[in-house]
Amino acid sequence: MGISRTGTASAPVRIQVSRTGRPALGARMKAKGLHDHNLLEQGGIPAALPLDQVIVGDCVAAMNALPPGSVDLIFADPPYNLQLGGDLRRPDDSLVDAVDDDWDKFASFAEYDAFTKAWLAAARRVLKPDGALWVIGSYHNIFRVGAILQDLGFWMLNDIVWRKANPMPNFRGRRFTNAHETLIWAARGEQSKYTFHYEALKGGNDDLQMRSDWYLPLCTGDERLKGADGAKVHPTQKPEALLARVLLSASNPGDVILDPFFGTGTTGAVAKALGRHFIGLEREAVYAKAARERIAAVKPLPPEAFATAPSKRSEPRVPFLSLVEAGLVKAGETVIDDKRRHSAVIRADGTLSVGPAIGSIHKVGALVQGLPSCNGWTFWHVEREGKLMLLDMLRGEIRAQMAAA
Amino acid sequence: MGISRTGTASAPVRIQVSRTGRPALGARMKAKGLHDHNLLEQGGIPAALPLDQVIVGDCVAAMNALPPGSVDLIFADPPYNLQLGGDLRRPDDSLVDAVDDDWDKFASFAEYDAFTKAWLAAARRVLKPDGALWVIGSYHNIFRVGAILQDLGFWMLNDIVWRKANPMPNFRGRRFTNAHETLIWAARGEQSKYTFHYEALKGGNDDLQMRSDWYLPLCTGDERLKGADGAKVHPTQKPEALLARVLLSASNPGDVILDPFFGTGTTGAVAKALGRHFIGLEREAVYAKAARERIAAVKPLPPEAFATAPSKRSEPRVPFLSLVEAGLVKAGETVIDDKRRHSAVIRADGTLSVGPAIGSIHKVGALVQGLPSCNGWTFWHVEREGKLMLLDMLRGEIRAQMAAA
DNA sequence: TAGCGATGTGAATCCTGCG
DNA sequence: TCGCAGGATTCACATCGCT
Repeated sequence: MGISRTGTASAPVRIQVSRTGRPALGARMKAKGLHDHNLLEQGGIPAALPLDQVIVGDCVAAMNALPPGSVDLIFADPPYNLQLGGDLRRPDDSLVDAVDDDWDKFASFAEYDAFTKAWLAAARRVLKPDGALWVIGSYHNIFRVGAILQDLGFWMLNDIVWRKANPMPNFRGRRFTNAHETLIWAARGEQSKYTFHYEALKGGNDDLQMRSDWYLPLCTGDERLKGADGAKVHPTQKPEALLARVLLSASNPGDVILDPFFGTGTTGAVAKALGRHFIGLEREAVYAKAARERIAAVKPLPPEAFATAPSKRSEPRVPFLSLVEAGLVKAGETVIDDKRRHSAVIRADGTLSVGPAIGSIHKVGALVQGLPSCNGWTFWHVEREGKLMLLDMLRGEIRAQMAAA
Repeated sequence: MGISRTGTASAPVRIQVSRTGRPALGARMKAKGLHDHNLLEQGGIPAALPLDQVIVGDCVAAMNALPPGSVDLIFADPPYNLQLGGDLRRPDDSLVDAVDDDWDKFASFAEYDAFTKAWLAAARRVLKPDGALWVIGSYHNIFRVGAILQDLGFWMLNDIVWRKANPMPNFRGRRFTNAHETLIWAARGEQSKYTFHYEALKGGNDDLQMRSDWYLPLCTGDERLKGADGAKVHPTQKPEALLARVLLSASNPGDVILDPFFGTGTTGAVAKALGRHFIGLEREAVYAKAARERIAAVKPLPPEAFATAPSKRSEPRVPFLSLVEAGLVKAGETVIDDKRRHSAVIRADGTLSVGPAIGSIHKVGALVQGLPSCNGWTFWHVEREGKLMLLDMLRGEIRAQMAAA
């Protein structure tokens, strides 16, 4: 996504973000019966949380040290368990810098499963009831991760395919080019009211709903962290654009994003740029150090660039009676559908009547069409200056007046 | 792929195909120490095999009744265990015809796992030592299938993503469009010398290596089997083009292809057209009957027609979000029209904002002009080196990058 | 006949807040 | 916690009937 950075490292900037359009977090937590004896609530975020920090250590222990139900979203890029027998060489016999660090070796599937179960369980404990988890992996590990995640009670929402614009070719020509990785998006449980900014994604996608296959380039160029020797610092650094899509679609500004396999801190860098808090857990001090320096240089975007767009669902509810009371429609006036096939009369109490039937704009709309339900706002019109005007337009006027007041 | 069919049903045609380019099967079996006392070898194929037939019954029992190590390739489309809740309706209130058949009902993950383990184990037994398996599934089941398959000793070669050209949308706007399914390609074991026709696929793909993401339409139109009432015979019939890619890439002419969940016989129809033998196992007699009639009408294709037709590529649609992600425009930057009368701010999610209004480049373009619609690509500009540059120009750059990849 | 608009449909874990 | 009611929600094709 091309996050802009300041030239010199500076202390992380605490971002001020309005949380409008959403019920107060504290209220929601109380509604869920969460205890907060060890949490000092402040703007909905427990003060005990080590916000916007990188913690070096084992991620399971670190997560278990956090208060339960305290994190909005988890993004995890766990070790892939790549079983590369020996060195992989290109056709010209040059060595491919494959993932062969010690942390990526697992004796067996059983060991990998135990590891996966441990961190996923710890992750689930630290998630808020309405929280969600993203995991990324390849065919080496993602099937095991996905199955365990289901076993632990996570509720799968989508699997997402990251289609790589520039994948590494298959040098031996013995398989298909491995041109994608898989992400799983899962809510903490089946009942979780997860965050999803449907309209924002649709707006950025030519007004078509976003699909489960995402086409994005690999992390290369200036974005890729390199050491003094020019070698890449981390073997599997993810592109910031990928994290940006995840955070923009599934979290709100001000949310707390936890990454248990922080690496060189892509999650933290993007979270900071987009006005989210992060908690980064990383076992290797070298990666943690690189991440801290990287994030310190990130400049947050202006809030208008990431503030949550008001969705139709979040807009204040307007009773139809308000339109009558405001004089935008008159009692006794006729409403009509766009094809002028059905009509009804507005009553002084904000209901409609058709013959002997009386009911809400929705109920009467459903009745005349013979449907089980109907959105009266987008079905009925009134006549204004010879043209039909949708009730939804008039509702917009009321909302504008409410906002101005 | 549009398999041609004879107008009337006729008996299946036994296809004579050379098995060049591959060591003799018998020799390889002996090398693996396989006994063949119950196999009459004839052209490398055990005479006891029920070739080019559909067997009605439980697939585990049927596979166990076959000689071990006798099948070259298995393609399996098992039940997905969808776990659907109530009805789903489109915005126009029409009812979505859900997969609610008894064969997709499982009491728990444990029961589904036991089922999966049973058929995969039977499949592995019946596979030749150098055989391979393909499975298709969705996020509901594919992770469990993949993990079990690894546990049983299969060796994963690729996961393949079938990107659907025309998926069903997400009608309630609560998730990403579920626009793909996943296939797993796995060899019987780590040492298996599996079949892969690298060059054939490369030639049919503009001389590029075939990637792991395949873009194909759903099975619709004439290809979709329908009953006398016009209703689809099977709820999940797969497109022949998908099977053709699988068989062309991972099997040889004359090979024996087993499908344990035969359904209406897409695997058999494509196998016959491409000069492969099939064995179809199907529990439901209705599906088996439809499959037999369908396959009888299939006319085998001449080998030179086997090459995959290069898929026509229309100009790819580029979301405005991709320009933000590629760094061609920056979140927070201002866009402007050519007469500098209107401006808006680019947001990180690929939408624009003008005052309190947020929407796509098209919606916001229409809004500022007071028009019902607007093409944002040809309306908005960014400033580059003191000059205005149309968004459409930047889109061209992205398209060039996509074409070069 | 060609073209256009209305209609139909696909492996889908598809709402939410208030009383 | 349950029940109720407001009201939000679709994309790419294929087919068919009409002009």
